[in-house]
Amino acid sequence: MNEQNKPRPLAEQISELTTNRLSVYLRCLNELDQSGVRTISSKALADQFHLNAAQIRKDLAYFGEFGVRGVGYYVKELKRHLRQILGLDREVRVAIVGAGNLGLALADYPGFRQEGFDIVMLFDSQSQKIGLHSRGGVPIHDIQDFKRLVHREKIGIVVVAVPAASAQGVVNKVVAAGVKAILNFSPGALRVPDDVKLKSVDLTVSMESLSFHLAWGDTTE
Amino acid sequence: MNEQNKPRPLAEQISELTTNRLSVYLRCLNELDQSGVRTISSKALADQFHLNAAQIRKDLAYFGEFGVRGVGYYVKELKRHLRQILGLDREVRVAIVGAGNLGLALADYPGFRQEGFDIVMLFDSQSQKIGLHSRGGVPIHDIQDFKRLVHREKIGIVVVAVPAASAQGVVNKVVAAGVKAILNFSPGALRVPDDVKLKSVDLTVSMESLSFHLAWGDTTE
DNA sequence: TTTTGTGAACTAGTTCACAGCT
DNA sequence: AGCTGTGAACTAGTTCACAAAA
Repeated sequence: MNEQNKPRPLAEQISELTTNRLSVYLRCLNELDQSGVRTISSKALADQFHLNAAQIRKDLAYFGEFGVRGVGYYVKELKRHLRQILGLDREVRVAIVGAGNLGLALADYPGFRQEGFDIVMLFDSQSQKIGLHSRGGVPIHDIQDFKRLVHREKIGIVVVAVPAASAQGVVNKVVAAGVKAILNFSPGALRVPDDVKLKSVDLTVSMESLSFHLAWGDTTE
Repeated sequence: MNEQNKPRPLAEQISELTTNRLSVYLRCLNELDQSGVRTISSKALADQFHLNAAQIRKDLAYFGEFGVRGVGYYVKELKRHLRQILGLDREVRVAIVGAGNLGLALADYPGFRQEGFDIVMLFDSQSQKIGLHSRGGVPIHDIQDFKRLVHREKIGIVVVAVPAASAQGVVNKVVAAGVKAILNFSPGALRVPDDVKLKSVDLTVSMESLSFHLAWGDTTE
């Protein structure tokens, strides 16, 4: 109905589970669009990609009324809306801190570029790495120049791929530079201010969770 | 159907949120142990690592009564219990499919070895890679030999790090080889039988979720 | 005392089911 | 007719609060 007189922090009202699903829906729509499908109902989308139709409708309803009753959703139109909702309608510039194996692999990861993320630069503290590039050509800069370059290059998201011991220090530096979104691959809990979004991928936790299932039985995700 | 109270699939009754937290608790206990702390109360553990005390006690209560009233938990003892619960009291042998940038980085990721995971081998379909090793010395084998080698080497967990297009095919091969736990890094939904545990790390979803927060994040303080 | 272990209360998230629009 | 959008019902997960134990 209205989206006028809301008290602002939209991102705070939407759960992470919902934003993750929006990303999944967008991927599904990209597939459908490439297959030439023009419209899709929430039921058909749910069946095809093993989702729940009501869930899809509820998730979308947070942002507007994108469907047409009796018809469903126009694929291209919903795609456009989702890209706008997810902030993918403008270039998202990304820097990676940590030019180790993982950082370098992420720098050249094709999946990032695909949906419009631009991996602009890597940072490291080891002087022998500075000035080099990833295989894909992403330059490695000195972490000392972090704040200056992040501003100059208008970096929106920073990926942290450094050893656990240096992670909190790096995150502090990233926060101090004014970055509001961090994807962290280091193990362990990290503290950030409330206005910074930190998302962590903890490989050890993932592996140990699998180990548990291996030890005690079975389930599916 | 019978509903006996003996060794039913325990893993099925424990939520993923709980198993993930158990892994976090173990990491906290390792830190405390290294600092020479002998006992810790759920409250102190919660305060120090920003967790909830009741949550910790509830999570542990699924598996037994490990605490001492009025005292708390003996760090070494709880550590041992958690390692046993998570199946880390025996060697966990891991193979990685996909010797690209990401697969190779994961093969040498120090965090895996740390908690007792043994990255035994890599697999790839590109013939020019077969016979080579990761920097850390993990050998690359032909995916054609997957089933045979997985059995011979008693692989428990398989990590899938291949392009999206080949992911489902690879997962089918992994399932056919009898592997019951898969950590997947490819984007998109994958289907596995109920008795196989699939855990996916979707980097695109993570990045798009951050993009959303960047686009709509709070401005109030 | 202190702190556990746990039912009860609460909160978040999902699914149902249907009114109402096309 | 078909399908969306949404309150209501349900399910899962978290936190509270306290009796019981050391």
